Amino acid sequence: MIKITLPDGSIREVAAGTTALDIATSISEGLARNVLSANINGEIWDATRPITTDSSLSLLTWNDKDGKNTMWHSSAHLMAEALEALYPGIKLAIGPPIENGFYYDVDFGEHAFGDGDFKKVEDKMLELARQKNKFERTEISKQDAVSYFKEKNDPYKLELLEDLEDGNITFYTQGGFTDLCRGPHIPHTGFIKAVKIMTVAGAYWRGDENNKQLTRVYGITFPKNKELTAYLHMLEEAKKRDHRKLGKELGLFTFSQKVGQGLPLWLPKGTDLRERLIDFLKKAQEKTGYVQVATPHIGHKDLYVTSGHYEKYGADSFQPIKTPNEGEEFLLKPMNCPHHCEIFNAEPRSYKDLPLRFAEFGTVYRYEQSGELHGLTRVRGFTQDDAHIFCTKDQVEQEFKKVIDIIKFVFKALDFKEYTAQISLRDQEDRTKYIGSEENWEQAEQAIIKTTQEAELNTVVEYGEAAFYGPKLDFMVKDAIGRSWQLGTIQVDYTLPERFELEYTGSDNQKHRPVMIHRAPFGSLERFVAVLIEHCGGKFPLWLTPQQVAILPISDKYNEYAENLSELLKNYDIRASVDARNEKIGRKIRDTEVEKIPYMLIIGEQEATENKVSVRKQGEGDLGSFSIEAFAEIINKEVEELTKFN
RNA sequence: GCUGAUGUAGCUCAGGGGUAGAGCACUUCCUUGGUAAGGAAGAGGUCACGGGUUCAAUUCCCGUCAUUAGCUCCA
Repeated sequence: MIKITLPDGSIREVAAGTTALDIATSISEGLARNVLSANINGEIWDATRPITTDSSLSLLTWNDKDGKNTMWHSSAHLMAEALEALYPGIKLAIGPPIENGFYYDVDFGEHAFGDGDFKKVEDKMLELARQKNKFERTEISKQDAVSYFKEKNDPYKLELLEDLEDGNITFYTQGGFTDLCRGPHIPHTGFIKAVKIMTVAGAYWRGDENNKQLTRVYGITFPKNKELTAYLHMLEEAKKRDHRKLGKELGLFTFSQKVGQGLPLWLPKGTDLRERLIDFLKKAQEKTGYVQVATPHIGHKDLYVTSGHYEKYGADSFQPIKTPNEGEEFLLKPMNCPHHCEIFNAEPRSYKDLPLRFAEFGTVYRYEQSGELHGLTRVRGFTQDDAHIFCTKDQVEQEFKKVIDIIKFVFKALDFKEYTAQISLRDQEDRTKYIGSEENWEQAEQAIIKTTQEAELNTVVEYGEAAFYGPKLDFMVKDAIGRSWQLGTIQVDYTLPERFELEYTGSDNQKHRPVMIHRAPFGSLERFVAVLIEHCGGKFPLWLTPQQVAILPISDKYNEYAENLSELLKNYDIRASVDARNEKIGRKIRDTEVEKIPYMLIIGEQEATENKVSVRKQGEGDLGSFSIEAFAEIINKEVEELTKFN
C-alpha cells in the first residue's frame, strides 16, 4: 500500500500501481470524466500512469493551466496523426502546447499546405477524436527509438533523439500514431470535442534561419464546442479593439512611409490624450518628490560606451552620426539613464540630498528589426515616462513603496482592475552572473518582496529572471477581454552607479555609491496608449478622452445657444464641441456614439428657453434634463474621483 | 533580418491584358427635423514605386518599398 496526499491535506491509502484516474473515480464519476492529467509530487503525469510510491497528488482539469497544456499537447499529437493520414510521407518535427493552443512543425515536402487544407484537417481530427483512442506510454531504449524513426525516415526526430539520454526515452501512441514524447497526455482523444486550425506560418527547424524552413500549423482545441465559439468570439472582439484600427478611426495617430517605418505621428486628438497622460503622471510625481529634468535626443558615443549600452546593443542600433569637422560620434539616445547619471554627477551630492528623483518624458530611438514593428506597441521612436531614483541602499525599500503607489494609482485611474506583479530575482543556483555585492542584492530583493506584500499585490516570483544589474518588478495587466500585457516596471541597478562612478558623501564623511532605481509606470507612452485603447475599446475614461461632451443642436436655430454653452463649459474645464452640421438629431447622436464621446447634450427649443441641457450618455441613453451647473458638477466629480493622487 | 500573404478614392473593399467601380466620408443644394444613418447632385484615383514581357500592363513576370501573419530579437 502507498499513501497519496490530496491537495486538501487528506491522505488515502491505496495499492501501489493505482492511477490518478482511479483516485478521481473513487471521488466522483464526474470528476473522473474531467481529469486531463495529474500533478504528482510537482511533476505533471498522465492520469493513467501507475503511481508506485507515497506521493502528493492534485488532479488537473481544463480549469488548470497544466491541464490545458496537457490537452493541447495531446491535440498536437492528434493533429499530427490527422496530417499523416491526409498527407502521407510528411516529416514531423516538434509539436508543443502554447499559450492559446498548440502547433506542430511539419515538413510537407512538395505540398504547399495552406488555408484550403484546414477544414480537411479539422474533420479528420474530429473523426479520430471520436474514436476515443487511448494515449499509451511506452518506455523505450534509445536504440529501438532510433531504429523506429530510421524506419519511418524522419530526420527531425532522429536529430532530437541524439540529445536524449538512453533510459529516459518514452513514446506515446494513440490510434495508429506513435511519437517521441516526454508526455504527459490526456487519457484518450475523446476529450477533444472542438477543433480549429488557426493559421500556418513558416518556422525554421530549431529556430535557426540557416536550417530548413518548416510549416508551422497552429491549432486550438476545446472540451466543449461552446468554448470554441466563445474563443472565436473573443478573437473577433480583439480585432474590433485593435489599436491600429481604432487609432485610425478616432484620429489619434498615423504613420507615414516618408517619415519612416516605426515612427508614429501623433494627430491632434492623440496628442491631446498623450499630453493629458503626461500631466496626470507629472502631478502625481511632483507630490512624491520627483523633479523634472530634460536631456537632448542625442548623446556622445562615449556616454554609451561608459554605460555599457554601446557594447551590448551598438551593433544592432541606428549607427552613430558624426560631426562634419571633428568626426565626433553621437548616438540617437536609446536610454535616458546615462544622461541622468551625468546630471547626478553635475555636482557633489550629500546623503542629505538623497533620494534624488529625476523624471523625464524622454523620447528614445531604438533600431527594431523591420519585422518586429507593430502599430504603437513596437516602434523605433518612443517616449518613456522615465525616472531614475538615486538613493542609499537603506532607502530602496521606501522608494519601492512609493513607486508601487504611483503605479497602483495609474492603474486605478485607467481602470485596469486586474494585474499581477512579477518579481524577478537572481538565479538561486548560479549567482556569478550578477554584478553588485551579495549584501546589496539581498537587501534589494527582500525590499521588493516586503513592499509588494505590504501593497497587497498579487505577485509571482521568478527566480533567474532578474537583469544582470539588479532585481526588478514588472507589472502585468489584464485587459477587458482577458489578455495580459506587461506595462510598468521598476528595476534596481547596481551597475550604472558603478560605471558612472556616482558618489555621495555619507554622514560618516566618506564617499558612498548610491543605488539607482529605474522606473516607468506606463513603460512607454506609445505602448501604453496602445494597450489602453485595446483595454477600453476606444472608450477612454472621462478624464482622459480628448472630447468629453458633444453639444447637439436639434436644428440650426439653436446653434448659437449651443456655442455659448460650449464656451461656458470651458470655464468648468470641460472639453466640449458643437455639432452644427445640417443633420437630423438622430444622425448627430449616431455619429457621436460611434466616435465614443462620453456625453451628449441635446439642445432644442425647450432647453434654450429653460436654459437647461438634455443629457445623454454614450452607450446608456437619455439621462434627463439638468441645469448647466448641475451637469458640470457631474462631470467634474467623476473626473476628480479618478485623478486625485493621495 | 528571414518566410508567406497583401498594397485599387480619405476609409472599408469589389474588379480585371484594351488606361477603373461600390458603400461610407467629403462639397453644394433641398430639408429645420426631439434621442443611433432625411433627400438630390457633385467632386475625388500615375490602381505603392521601378523595371521587364506585350501592339497595349492597374491586371502577367522580376525587383524595391510599405503593411501584415509568424520566426528570430527587444536596453
